[in-house]
Amino acid sequence: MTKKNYTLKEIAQLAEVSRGTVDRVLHKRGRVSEEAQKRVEKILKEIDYKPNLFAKSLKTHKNYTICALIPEDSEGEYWQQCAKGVQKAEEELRQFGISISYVRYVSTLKEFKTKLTEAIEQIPDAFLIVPIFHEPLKDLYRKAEDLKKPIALINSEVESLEPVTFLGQAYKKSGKIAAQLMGYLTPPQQDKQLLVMHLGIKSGHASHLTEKEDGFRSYFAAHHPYVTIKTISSTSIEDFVDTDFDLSHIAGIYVTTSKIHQLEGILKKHPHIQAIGYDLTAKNTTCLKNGTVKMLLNQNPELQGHQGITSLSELLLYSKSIPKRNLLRVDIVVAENLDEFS
Amino acid sequence: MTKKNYTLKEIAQLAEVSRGTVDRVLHKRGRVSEEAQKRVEKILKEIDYKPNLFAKSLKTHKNYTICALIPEDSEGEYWQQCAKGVQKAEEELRQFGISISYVRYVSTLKEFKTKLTEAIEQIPDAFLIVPIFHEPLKDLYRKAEDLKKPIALINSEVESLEPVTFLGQAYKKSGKIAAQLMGYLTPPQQDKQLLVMHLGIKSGHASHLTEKEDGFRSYFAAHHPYVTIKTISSTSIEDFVDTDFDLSHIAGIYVTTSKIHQLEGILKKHPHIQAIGYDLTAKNTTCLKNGTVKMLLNQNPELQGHQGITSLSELLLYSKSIPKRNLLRVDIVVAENLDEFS
DNA sequence: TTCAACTGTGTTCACGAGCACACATTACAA
DNA sequence: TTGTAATGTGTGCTCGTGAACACAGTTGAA
Repeated sequence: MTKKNYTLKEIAQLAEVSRGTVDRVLHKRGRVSEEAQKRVEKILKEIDYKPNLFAKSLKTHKNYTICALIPEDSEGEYWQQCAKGVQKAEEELRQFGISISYVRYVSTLKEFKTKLTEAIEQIPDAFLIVPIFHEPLKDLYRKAEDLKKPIALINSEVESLEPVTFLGQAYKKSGKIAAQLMGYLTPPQQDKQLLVMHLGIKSGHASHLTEKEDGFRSYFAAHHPYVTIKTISSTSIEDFVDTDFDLSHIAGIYVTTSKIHQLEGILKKHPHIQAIGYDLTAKNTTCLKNGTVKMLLNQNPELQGHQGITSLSELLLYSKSIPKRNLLRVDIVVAENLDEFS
Repeated sequence: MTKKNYTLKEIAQLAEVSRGTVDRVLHKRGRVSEEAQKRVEKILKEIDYKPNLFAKSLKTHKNYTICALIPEDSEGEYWQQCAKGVQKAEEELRQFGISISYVRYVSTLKEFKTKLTEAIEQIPDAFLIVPIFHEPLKDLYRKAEDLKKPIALINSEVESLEPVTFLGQAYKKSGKIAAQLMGYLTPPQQDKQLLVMHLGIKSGHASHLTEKEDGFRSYFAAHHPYVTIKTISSTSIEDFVDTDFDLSHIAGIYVTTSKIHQLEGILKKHPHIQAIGYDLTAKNTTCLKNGTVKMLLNQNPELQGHQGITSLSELLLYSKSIPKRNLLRVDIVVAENLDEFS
């Protein structure tokens, strides 16, 4: 039951060699006679040797730097929350020699490229990246792979590039969850009409949004096929307001981005519309509190940042293998449990 | 920005004393002149000294044992989930010299007493206890306080006894959350009737259940005062079924315990009734999947167990202060996001 | 006055792993 | 045969901490 933790010294005694020899066998540094090699390996097989991490870290006390490339954002907003999680992880891991180099960028392609280059030039021991743009990353990949620096990606996967770990959500399922909740919120009726809105998307990299839509639609197709679902994409809510879209028959709106707060005015005019959106930003939580938005799905950016750093740290410190994809839970948030998420 | 991690030697140099003196100040072992004391304390205030945990653990190499006293339960059930969280924490903390001694008990007063005595006789370094019965605990308290062993309580607080930390929920809020969800699930109508049920309670220690009820009622009183709410307490569902209680006007049932699965038959007969209950037990999740129960509130027993152990460990390892009450989040679970909680 | 006890201070050792280095042994070319 | 690599092997030092120890200086009681 209680496994003993053997030390190098004990193994050396058992194999009747010196500490140095055992060490050489373990680290495959050669200079060991066949006979000694065999004896040590035999002992090593019998016992499950695990080096004492305390002693190891104490000795090799390396200071690892992880470069975190995260979009600039204002206090309380999505990426700021993510950065907060990174900071929290940094505090916890500081004593283990982990430090973070923060590189924030405003969301333009040019800036992203500049900052990415900047990040690479720092030659950190690992990267944590929120890839709003995908093209420039391929360059990093080539360089990082040459240097064997691990990369963690947050929020969106980049096609054809394999990060060490990906932190994000199961987006299709996220859509299904939203759909079930929407089903509960809206009264059952034959001609129910719903709206899926991709609000405020900038670039073409929005596959995770369409995945959410797929999930949303597939739920209703399976459970309530009579429901009509329309989709609207628009960078700005103004484009939408200008059209004479008739909202009187719409029972609910599902916004796949964090911009549901832009609908506040519309929802006030049409209180019968049930609205579900994403993310606990300041503006969104206001809507949740005043009842214009019924539910928000929290994608846990803080946890994403936190886990990204801890995963990379475990890799650096203990060479611990980490999961390829770390799909985090989506929290269902209503007004009454909002304060549990602060 | 990047704070340095100072060592005893460096502090000694700054304060112009020897390492030993700094050590004596830090550990309050006396034998330090006032002057030296002041100098060292001044430096310590300026920098935020955190001892190198690796070196510390390497040297002291203490093996702490935490005794976990948790009710016996079958696989996948509530207390089993709690034990799972404890186990997970144990794995993470094994390298730091933390080990757990599991003491499981079947829920009878006699057994609880026996096992509690057994636990105390082991003289562990800390206790993690699920107190189904409150009386016998007072004995432990006296003994544990004599030995200065910290105690963490899970799930229910014991009146007049102060544990080092309490892990649980804000029960009144929990009731409010359930109420808001019930409000969303049941169609708005003037004569809406709801039911609060305390199913399967055994002893008189059910204050957390009435707290939930209070929260539930206060929400409706504030937001929908026209709603009628009735309360039913019964140890077994049979008592309830036998009465000719008319369910046709009941719009929703809120079960404050984890026994909502007992209503499955009734809910099948009255599909119009919206049901909300607690905890992701095997039987409950079945009901969630087949739609008889619409929502479950997950009280996160796994996280309770996990955080209980990590809190105690931090106390033992770093003498870190831990919050008196650690109120964990309640997760809202529907069928579609159920598998995110396994 | 003398010696024990006490005080304040610095030094040393041990923990386990990693690595450099010193030493011993063998091999092989000059 | 001698010199010089190459190959094994063991020892010693280091990391930062905690605790024991050594030691000088001071106090106080006999």
